[in-house]
Amino acid sequence: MFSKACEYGIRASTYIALKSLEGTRVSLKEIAEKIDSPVAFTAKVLQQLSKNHIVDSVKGAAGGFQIAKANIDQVKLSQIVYAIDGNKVYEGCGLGLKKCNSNEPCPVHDKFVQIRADLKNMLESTSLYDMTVGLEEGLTALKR
Amino acid sequence: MFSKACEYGIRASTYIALKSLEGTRVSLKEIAEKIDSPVAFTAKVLQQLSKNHIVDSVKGAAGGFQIAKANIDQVKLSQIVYAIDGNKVYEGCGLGLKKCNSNEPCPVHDKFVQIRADLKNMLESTSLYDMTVGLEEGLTALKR
DNA sequence: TTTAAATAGGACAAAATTATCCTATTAATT
DNA sequence: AATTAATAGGATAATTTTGTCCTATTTAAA
Ligand code: FES
Ligand code: FES
Repeated sequence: MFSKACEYGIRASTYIALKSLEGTRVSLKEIAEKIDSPVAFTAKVLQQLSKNHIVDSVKGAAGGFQIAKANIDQVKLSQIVYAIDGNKVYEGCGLGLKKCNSNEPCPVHDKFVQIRADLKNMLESTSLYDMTVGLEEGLTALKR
Repeated sequence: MFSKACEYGIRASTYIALKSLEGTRVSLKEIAEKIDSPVAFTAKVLQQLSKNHIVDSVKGAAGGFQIAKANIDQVKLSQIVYAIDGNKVYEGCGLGLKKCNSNEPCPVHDKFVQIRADLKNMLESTSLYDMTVGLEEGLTALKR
């Protein structure tokens, strides 16, 4: 569904959001531990997210990653997916034709478009705040 | 969503079904042309599908691929996807946790499970016969 | 019986994705 | 000012996926 990079990106952003709500900045090392991802690879993903202004990075000692509290419920999963995987999730054809196109649809087009729309809708309506709900209480998890 | 191999597999099977309905067997070369896929790679995919008894292969001159007419509306897309991509589509976690598990769900679990169920349902309820409807009339296409 | 046309399958190559390592830069603390 | 802890980013490596090539095998037809 999503690339590994994107999966790490969502999990990392969610963890950063969780800690930002508590008012603390987190280091790459801590993030990678808490979401069980390869440190250096996660760094690349976070660079990407930082460039896209989805997370803020602070260099130097006592630096790390954070998200402004006011933004946590504004940032949607769709933005993260788009920043990392691009629009293929939204515009790609389920059978791999050059581009999904209802003028010359593939045989699964009608059904596929619906599922994709549901997915898109889910991503666009889920904020990082939504993602954090339940994490503290252990109702949901970012690694396992 | 699906691997390239799987996309080729679905398109190839659909074309084979179309021709089998007309009572003719088709060669790998023709299939690759009609679905616009790399010949040798498509051969591997068809070997896989043949081993899984999703298509029948006939060796030798005048050989090729076919599907028994009685099976065309029995073979579902879900079988093709499973034969090539395995069960990751059905059992994988949207955020890449080891395994999707409602006992210790990731933050998108509930929403993701629904979408995945819709996809699964679509794949299980779409037969190769369904796929062929509209192809002859040019209402749908396997390449573009 | 030979030839030709087809799939099967092993070996290999290319490309994309995932992952690691090292150095540069930045900034707080000592 | 020096040290230390952090991200940035370039180079490279490993792995997976995708794609190619060649030979073996099979079968119909000449
Ligand atoms: S053309 Fe294939 S999904 Fe739209
Ligand atoms: S645990 Fe992530 S989708 Fe089920």
